[in-house]
Amino acid sequence: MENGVNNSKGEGFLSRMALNDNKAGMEGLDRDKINKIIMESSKGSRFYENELKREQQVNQRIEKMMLQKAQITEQQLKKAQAEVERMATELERSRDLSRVIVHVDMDAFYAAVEIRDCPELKDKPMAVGSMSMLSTSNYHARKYGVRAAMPGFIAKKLCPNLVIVPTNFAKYRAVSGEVREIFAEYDPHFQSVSLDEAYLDFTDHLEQRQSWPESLRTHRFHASSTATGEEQIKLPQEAVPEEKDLSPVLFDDSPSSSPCLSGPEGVGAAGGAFEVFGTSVEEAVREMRFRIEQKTMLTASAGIAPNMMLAKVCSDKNKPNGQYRLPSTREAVMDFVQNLPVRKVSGIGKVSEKMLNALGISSCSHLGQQMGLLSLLFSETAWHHLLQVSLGLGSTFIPRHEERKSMSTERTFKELSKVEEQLSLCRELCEDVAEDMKEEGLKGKTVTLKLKNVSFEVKTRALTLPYAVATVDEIFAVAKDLLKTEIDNESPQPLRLRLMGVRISAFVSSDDKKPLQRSIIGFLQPGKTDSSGSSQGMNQKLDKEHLSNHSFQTGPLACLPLVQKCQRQEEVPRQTCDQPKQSFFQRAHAKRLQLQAANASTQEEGLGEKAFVITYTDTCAQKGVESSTKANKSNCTASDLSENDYVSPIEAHASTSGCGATVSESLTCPVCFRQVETTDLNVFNRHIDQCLSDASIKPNQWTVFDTESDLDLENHQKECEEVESNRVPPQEDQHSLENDSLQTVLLINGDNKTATSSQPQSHNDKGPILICPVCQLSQDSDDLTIFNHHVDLCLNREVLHELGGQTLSPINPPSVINSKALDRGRLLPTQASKGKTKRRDSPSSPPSKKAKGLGPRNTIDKFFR
DNA sequence: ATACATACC
DNA sequence: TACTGGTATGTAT
Repeated sequence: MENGVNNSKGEGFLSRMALNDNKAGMEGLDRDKINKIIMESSKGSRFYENELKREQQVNQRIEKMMLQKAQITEQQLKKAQAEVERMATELERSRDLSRVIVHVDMDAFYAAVEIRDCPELKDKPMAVGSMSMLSTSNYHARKYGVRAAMPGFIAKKLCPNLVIVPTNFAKYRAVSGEVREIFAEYDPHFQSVSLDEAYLDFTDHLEQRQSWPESLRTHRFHASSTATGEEQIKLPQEAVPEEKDLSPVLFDDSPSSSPCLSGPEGVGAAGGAFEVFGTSVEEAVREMRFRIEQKTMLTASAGIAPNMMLAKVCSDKNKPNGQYRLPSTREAVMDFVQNLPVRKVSGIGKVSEKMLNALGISSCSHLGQQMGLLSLLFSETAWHHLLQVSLGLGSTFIPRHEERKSMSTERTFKELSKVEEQLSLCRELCEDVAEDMKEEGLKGKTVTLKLKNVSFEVKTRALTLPYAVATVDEIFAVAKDLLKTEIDNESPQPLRLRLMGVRISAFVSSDDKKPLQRSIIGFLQPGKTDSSGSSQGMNQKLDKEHLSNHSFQTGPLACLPLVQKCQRQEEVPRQTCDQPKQSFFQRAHAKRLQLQAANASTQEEGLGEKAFVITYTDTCAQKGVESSTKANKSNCTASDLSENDYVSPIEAHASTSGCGATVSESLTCPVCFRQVETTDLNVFNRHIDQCLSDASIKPNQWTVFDTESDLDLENHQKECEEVESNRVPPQEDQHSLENDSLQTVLLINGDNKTATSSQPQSHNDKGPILICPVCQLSQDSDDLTIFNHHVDLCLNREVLHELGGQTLSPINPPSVINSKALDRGRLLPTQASKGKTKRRDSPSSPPSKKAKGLGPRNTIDKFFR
């Protein structure tokens, strides 16, 4: 044990950099010499420095662990041991040796493909990749220590004659497809791990195979030709039943031990044109490998074992072009596992190995001996895994490949420090991701930006939206903000990047949207049929000129999103079993509640709170805002195309839903869905109130109204006014306030003084922080009109997204905030709102609580109670 | 929910 | 000159 400790410290930085001779084909080479070259090539580089740093981190982790270990008492250990024993017994009882799992792994796959297609390479050391990075190498090259994940320039130093062939993934995919066709014949449910690797469950095949006639177990040499190769036709003269000869990858000095090949069954028939395979597992697997080779001229190795974990280890055992079967007995398994180095186990990598080594654990037998200790030092998941490994246990069924959970793209480049270039690169990445998303018809809520600076330090910044996105503009809107935040945080220094990546995750389940979308669309076509009100119409881009000629007063406009939220509340739980999603209003309400609480304590100081204001403006006001927004965002560069494609969701909404209701002098009640023949919002509000009190029968359905209804309107109003007067809105804002009959102030939140003083390091010279409560992004300017405009659009966009309006060009949410800023600003974190919005028992507020004719804004206010 | 680390190919 | 890119998952906050 003490050795382990010293070891981990003594070797120190070496372990991250040094040659990893874990892989096949690396036996008996001059490790020291190779390591020396690797070190010399690396030393002093930024990469190396970063590796040192990370090595130190690991060492600290280990030290911490050792300290913990030192504190463990005899008694604790005993107890832990007992616990482990219990669990081991439990696991032992469920041990299943009845399955036959096969792990197949193509030998040096990419390299083999390239050699096959360019036979001159056959006898040369070669690798696939670039000077910067190699994907794989052939076995010649491995003799020099050249291996996957090694940069080409270092490989060149190890082996100056190394030929580096660029990757050609399309080709590898094609070949992989051919191989998979064969896999499928042995297990239609096989699971591929990568292009060159798969797990198969042979159990069923074997059962059937027992009764197969020879004819079904007979396979011709070159039975089918390959589509990819140039010179496919191999003559039977070469077709000695030693697959070795066909393989472009194998070399005399490679192990090439294929025990089965020497078996009596592998006899070529007359002329060597075909071969008959037996009915045993080995024969079946050998047959499969044979067929792979005949079809692709590439060899594969395989492991046969009672579970996945063991099969994987076994496939490495006789690589290349070999196979190994671990008998399905407990004894064989336990024996096998005893001598197995922990590092060989999938899931135990460099770091875990090092930590285990520090505890004196290098083989799985040690694992078994130390499980008590490990259960105290490692997380539950970790030690459970280790315990299973130590018992030779693993999954005995091959899980279906689950749906993907994320999609990303990233790129490494020479130092990139200019903001414009960073932004345009960011957009490019978003374009790529969006394209892929489209291909798979996915939408996701979380966008993550990944940055690596020239010192190799990696950063990720993520933001989760309340709705799922998929298009370039949507993704870029978020990614750009995340990026800008980082740029701002670093300024005046530039970000010196070497890599940027964009990832999208938190996909919505596909059955989550369609039925919902129908029902909303249904609602959007109230009473009278709108000629353009089809679902298709919703997706159309709308002509702004046309729209601006409509005089929608904001009543119905403002109401729509709300109604739709209601609808959504009602629909979503029915469609999916997801936990109920929070509407914007629920979140807003939760924030409000918290602020009120906060207010109660800070009111005396006369500090208003930082404000969130959502103002519903009419079209004219929006137009004004739009131009000023553009002016304000001049720093968004030409790459920010969303600006140009912009279509106001509200406008789109109105025209497609027939919600220019003022024209027809009726409004749609979001509660009863009936047309109310009035344009007087007070009348309309009274109607809604009535409906709401009636609706108390089904409180669930009206959560939104419930939660909003107990907002203190007066207080609310006051805050709004404070904000308005404090903020000094620009001209056009004033203008719109005066002229527009309807403005909605929805949420007041926070105080900019507080904000600026409590977090001077960010945004301080930019005035107040306005955070869109829908998309959670902050805004570039403190112009309330702009902000309101943004929220307006966001709000409606959220709804439109649910309508499947992918073709709508989205708005470009203004910049910049991250969760830290939120926290520091003591805004309510999203999580906190969850609990609070659960109360849905108090139906609606009595009409008396209504706003009392405080002017236009008030009227709409009421809408959002 | 975020950030970061580890792992695999 | 030069140390990847894509995905999943675990751990910590």
